Amino acid sequence: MTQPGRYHHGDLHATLLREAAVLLREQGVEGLSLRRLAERAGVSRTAPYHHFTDKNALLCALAEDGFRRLDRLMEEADFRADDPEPGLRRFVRGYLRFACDDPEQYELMFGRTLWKTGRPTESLTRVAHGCFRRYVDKLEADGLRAASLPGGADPLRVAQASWATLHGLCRLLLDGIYVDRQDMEAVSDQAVALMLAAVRPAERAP
Amino acid sequence: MTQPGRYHHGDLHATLLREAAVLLREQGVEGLSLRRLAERAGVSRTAPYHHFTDKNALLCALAEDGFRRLDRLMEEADFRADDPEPGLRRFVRGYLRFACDDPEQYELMFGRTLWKTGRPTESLTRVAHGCFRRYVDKLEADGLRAASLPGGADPLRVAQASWATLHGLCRLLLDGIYVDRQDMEAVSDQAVALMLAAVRPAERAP
DNA sequence: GTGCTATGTTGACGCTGTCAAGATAACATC
DNA sequence: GATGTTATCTTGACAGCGTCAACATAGCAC
Repeated sequence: MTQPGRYHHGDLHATLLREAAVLLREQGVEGLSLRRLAERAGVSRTAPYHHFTDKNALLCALAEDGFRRLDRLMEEADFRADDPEPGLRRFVRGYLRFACDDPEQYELMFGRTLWKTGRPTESLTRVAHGCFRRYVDKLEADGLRAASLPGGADPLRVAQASWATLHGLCRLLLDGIYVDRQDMEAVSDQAVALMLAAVRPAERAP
Repeated sequence: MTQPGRYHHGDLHATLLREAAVLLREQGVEGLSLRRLAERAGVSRTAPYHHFTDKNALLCALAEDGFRRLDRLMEEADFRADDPEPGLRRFVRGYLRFACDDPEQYELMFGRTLWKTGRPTESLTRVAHGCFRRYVDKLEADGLRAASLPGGADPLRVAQASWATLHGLCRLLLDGIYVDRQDMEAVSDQAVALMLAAVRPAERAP
């Protein structure tokens, strides 16, 4: 595809995304400069601007890919009504693995770079929200309908609080604050217990 | 202190910290450049380097201030053994208020800028860890000793999981993902319920 | 062949953090 | 009071960044 003598690259769009993902994984957002990226793709500094309006747009595309993968993980999740524990445990571990496998991508997906400092693409926003919606629906449909919490259990609230737990865990872990990588499994189980305790209090009589 | 005609500033160190805090609050880390900061302090570009070895060092100092304030919040927390709920609720709201009052400072304290990309000062690390330790101790001493969780309740684990919940909530909120500012109170209560459910299952017979 | 459009190029601008070298003020010591 | 030391502040410079403007080339439709 990338013949050396050619003036046109051939498939720069895809190449940029691919190399950007590598650069992101290896060096983080800070190490991902358009100039270096262009160099790696064997192309001049400003060539990428013909395929992405902006650095912001390129990053959004990268994050979008991530959300699509996460969405697939959601799809596979299965919180059965009769016993949500194994499914939940599997989901939590899967989520943590997803975050730990490519921390920089996870950071990009949820970090301020896009959502606060940058301007998230409409497309990115759609995919991200769809991903979260799927989680809420899963919780609602698969068995938490009957869950009773002190304040009354809106599934949306349960989803927000439980996702926040997961997300917070990931952030603390990935940023290297407080939580050791070694503690991960234990903390993960603890998180599952925390969620379960909130979800099915009836089974937990002393 | 800052007489206009003087060659020496007089109290540049303090001025830098003060103005940096303002700049951080108003524009975020991205808007906090040493050059602009120097300009605001009425001093040349490189003057700050005589008071902070690095931009990293200055940011660490700012974050350290934040942790000291947060530590005071910890100190005031009170999870009584007989009824932890009101104390916990107050603490959670206080924590969320702390984060929402100066989001950029919170972001700096816990974000990757210092802990991942940058090199956290020894002093910063000490203060931050001390802050977390105080939280663990509070939980342990004030009444969660008797807490029984499915997997056995190591207070450290409870602290990690519950802090993660809080932290995740803040991140999702501050980065503007999923959680609306309006939902905050409801989500906050939900989080408290989640923690309480994990902490005192005995009281929650159906 | 002619013209249009997509794609690639170089040059330039302003911004950033930071190093090197030199100027000035403040202060301790004689 | 003169002298030397140190803290502080200055200008100049460098490499890196994102991005705009102007120009060059390739590919394609007519």
